Amino acid sequence: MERIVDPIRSGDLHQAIQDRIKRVIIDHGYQPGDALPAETELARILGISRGSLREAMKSLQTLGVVETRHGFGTFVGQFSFEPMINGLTFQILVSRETMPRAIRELLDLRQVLETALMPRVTEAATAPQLEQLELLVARMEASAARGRQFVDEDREFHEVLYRPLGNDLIIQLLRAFWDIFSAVGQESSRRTILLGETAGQHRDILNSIVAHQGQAAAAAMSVHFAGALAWVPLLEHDQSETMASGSRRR
Amino acid sequence: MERIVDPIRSGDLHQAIQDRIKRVIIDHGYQPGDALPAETELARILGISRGSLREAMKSLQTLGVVETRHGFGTFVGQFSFEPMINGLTFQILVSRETMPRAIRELLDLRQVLETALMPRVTEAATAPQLEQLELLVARMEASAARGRQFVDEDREFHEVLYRPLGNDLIIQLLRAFWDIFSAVGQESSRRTILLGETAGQHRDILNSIVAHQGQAAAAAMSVHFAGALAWVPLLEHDQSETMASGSRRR
DNA sequence: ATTGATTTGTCCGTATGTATC
DNA sequence: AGATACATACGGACAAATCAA
Repeated sequence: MERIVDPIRSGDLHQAIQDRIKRVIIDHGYQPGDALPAETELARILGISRGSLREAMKSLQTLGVVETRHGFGTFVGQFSFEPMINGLTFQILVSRETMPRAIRELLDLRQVLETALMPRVTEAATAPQLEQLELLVARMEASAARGRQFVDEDREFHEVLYRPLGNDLIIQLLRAFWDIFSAVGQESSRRTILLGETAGQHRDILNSIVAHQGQAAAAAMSVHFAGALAWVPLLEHDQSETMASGSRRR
Repeated sequence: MERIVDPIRSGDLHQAIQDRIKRVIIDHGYQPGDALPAETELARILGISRGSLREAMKSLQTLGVVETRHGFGTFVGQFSFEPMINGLTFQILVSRETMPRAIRELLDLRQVLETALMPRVTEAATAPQLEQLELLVARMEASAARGRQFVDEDREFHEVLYRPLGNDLIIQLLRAFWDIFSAVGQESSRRTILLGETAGQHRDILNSIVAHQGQAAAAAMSVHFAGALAWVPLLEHDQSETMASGSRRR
């Protein structure tokens, strides 16, 4: 028999319910992936209606604290930047006024971070990783020769780069930034990108890593982002319609 | 007379509702502070019940997309990292198994980013900023001499550093990381911190900036984080109880 | 493969507290 | 102070999805 918690009577019930749910998770020692009590029982335990409980659950769900599966149950969530991606993407899209500025800041941050990581990447590089990067760059060059985009290869290149660093947080964060950039830039004019030049920049980065020259790799990465940053001002006079939804579940 | 949107019949209604609300905000050009239609009318427009609408609203409210004022109305809100900080902090705290790893990766990321920013900081430094930093370091040294913590000064030091860069995203992100680190470390043993050494590291950073030596400032910042990273392993054998709620509204 | 039990998803109706005018 | 509009919360009911026997 579960203990029934004192009813909540103060003002901010919604936040209080969220805290109590979190308290239940911690006190019971639930780990990510573990199932929570059913909604009806949890509502009974907390002494609130099921509707109020569900509203609090939806908030926790958007934060990634819990995950719900229709007809199955509610579970403790895994760490993820996904809620941040959706929120940040929307923030950028809401005000077209400040959108170019936000994109510029985003690219600026990526430039600082990825450039700074290149010496480490050069040190930690592995043989299979370099083969994979070589394949991706070759595909980029082939696409560029045919005048086609290579967004997926670009994304994968930057992700494969940082895998051997042993820092999942960095990988997740950079992936989140990429998703934001992708979602915002999706509806914008992409034809202004110089395909051959972009492919060549990735080639330069890879060559420097293979040659085990961290400083040169950092310089090449910096050049790569400088090119992207130069493209941003073209956004300012763009009237394209944009998606209301952020990036979807993967 | 508002147009009634086609009812949603597919699977993930919850996410679809959020997207439609966001779509309404973007399409109507609502800006932060503007009032949204009342719940009953919005539910009618979207062709859903008030209960489902409220659940979606609570999610958007959590992300800061909308703000509700009891008895008055619902308004477009200012986006903030804060709710996500609470969510991410909770998720780090919840799994004690992987917590030290998450903290280590977080500090590692901060070390890379903040070290890489130091040359820029040195370039962009302003006179009033340096005065502020000088005051903060002096307060740190005074506290250290008396054996007291200086968490607030530490936080403010790192925040003031990056203000002249003109990149709000970097400031918001670093503040979010600091909050997570602070919330996690709050319940842990803090007595192992070497106060005088930490204060001295901040002094070294400031001196290098004043001397306009970006490389030296970067080195000093790197040393600062190396000290913090060395402290992480002590977390692994810590059995302290943790709070269910993250940091509160400021 | 069908049935049955469990759980989340959605809806309706109603009552209450709250802020604005 | 009264009236009105609004968000908040509750309870019950049915639908849809999932899993296990």
